[in-house]
Amino acid sequence: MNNSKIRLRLAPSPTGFLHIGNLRTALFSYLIAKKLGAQFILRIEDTDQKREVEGAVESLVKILDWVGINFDEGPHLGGDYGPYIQSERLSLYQKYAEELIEKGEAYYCFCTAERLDKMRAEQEAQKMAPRYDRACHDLSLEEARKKIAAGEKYVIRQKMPLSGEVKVYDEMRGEIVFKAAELDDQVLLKSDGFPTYQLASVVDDHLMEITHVTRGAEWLPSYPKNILLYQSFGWTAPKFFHFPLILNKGGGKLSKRQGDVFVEDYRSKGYLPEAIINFCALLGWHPDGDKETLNFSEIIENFSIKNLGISPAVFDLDKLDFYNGYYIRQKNDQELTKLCLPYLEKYVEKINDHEFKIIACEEVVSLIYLEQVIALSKDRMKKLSDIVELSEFFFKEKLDYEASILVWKKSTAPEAKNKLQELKQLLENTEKENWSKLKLEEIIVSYIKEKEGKNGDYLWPLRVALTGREASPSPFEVAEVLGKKESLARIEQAIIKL
RNA sequence: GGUCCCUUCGUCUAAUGGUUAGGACACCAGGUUCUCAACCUGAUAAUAGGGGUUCGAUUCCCCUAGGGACUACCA
Repeated sequence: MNNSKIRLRLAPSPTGFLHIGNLRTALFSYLIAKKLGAQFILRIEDTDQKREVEGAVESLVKILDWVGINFDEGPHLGGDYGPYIQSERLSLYQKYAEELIEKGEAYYCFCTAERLDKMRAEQEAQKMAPRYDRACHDLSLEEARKKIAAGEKYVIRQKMPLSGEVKVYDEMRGEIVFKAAELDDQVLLKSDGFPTYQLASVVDDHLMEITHVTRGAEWLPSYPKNILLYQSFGWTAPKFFHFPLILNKGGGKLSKRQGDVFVEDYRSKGYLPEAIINFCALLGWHPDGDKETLNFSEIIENFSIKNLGISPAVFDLDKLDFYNGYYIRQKNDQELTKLCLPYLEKYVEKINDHEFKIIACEEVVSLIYLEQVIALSKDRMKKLSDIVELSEFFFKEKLDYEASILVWKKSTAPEAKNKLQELKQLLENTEKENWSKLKLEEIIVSYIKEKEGKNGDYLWPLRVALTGREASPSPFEVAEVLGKKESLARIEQAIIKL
């Protein structure tokens, strides 16, 4: 073990899915680790048994891996500083809590939950700051041990200085001065023998030789207590970074109430890791130049700690959508098709790697056909799940739409019918080898010109006939993918409707 | 209530003791066009307020205001 080594940890609680705020913390932590050449460590803070969720560690590792954040040490990887799960380190915390008692830096407290609740209610009623009244602060050690021997439940509380200032240094904000008298004698060891976050994180950061602590700004208020703990133990504190919070649109810590907050939610809706990473990176950090579309390796390359901001940032879904659309457009048709296929299960069934069955009509199509379909939706997708809405007209046996939408705004129904009949005839006579979007466009547009007609009179009804929608890709592109037979059948259907 | 943090376009942000205060998203307009997108061009839009310091403050300091976090045997 090398003491001079830089070590940085991510210490989430396994309470379910990964919150977008935690992802941003993970990202910045990872970037700082990369920049400093540090070891990046995952440690699971599962000291609250009530909130623990089964399988949360696995899903955490999985989703971080999905976005491209990985570790050098952790419960899933092992390492020289394990175990990396706090519930497996309980005896350690108990030992260190007792050490604090010996040193007079902490004390046993026998107050019941009921008494504490009542105390707090009274304090609030009197407009006082709710804070532990230090009822057990001056209990002698002998008395306390007697109570423990008698089987009384207890917690261990940290002894805070009663006056003066506590100066701390945040790497992003500089020196912050706290009034010591406002610090609560917080619980370090709970009555169930589990440590609180405050004790466990300090003990583990010390034992794991963590040099840089990165966490959200919600921890700023407890930072002085942490520093006091280090002093009580006689340990050197690591450097601390407190990242600004991510806020809801209306202000306030990002929460479930106002939409999705879990990375898994975004993943299942079809947001790409590139987009999520790019978006999160720019929430509180900025590159040196004007280029703001950056993939992960470009972000790592350009990352610098000095460009980290300190003001809270509002989560703007529009911007995430922009990035996602952008990265979708960067995909080639093959990649994108692979990503979209899971969303199309309702319409398309996989037969093998190259053949698929369109469920509605039992027709077998090739992978290339699907790639063509996806290609036509690419520019219109904000997220992968949009593919359903955008492409379903390719997979339906019968299109369901109002006849009225076949009529171009500057035209009439009989005229639309006429034009479709003309086009039907024209297309029936079109050779199979000319059935490509370019050729079709050439043929149809020159026909319209010859007839001295307006493009809209012909193309609008044609496009609606083929797609059943007012908004869609061009009729030439759709016709090419649909093929001659299906295109003509759809035109015929439209003529019947009119 | 207390403690602490934060404050540049609607949003994310850049910049500097002297700039026409820059970029991105969104919005709006135009181009392209049968439609919707994509794409291109353009427009609108900000230094919270008040005091200082200074030849000069958006930038440094103070106050006010606003917002936020914390205030658990949760993290």
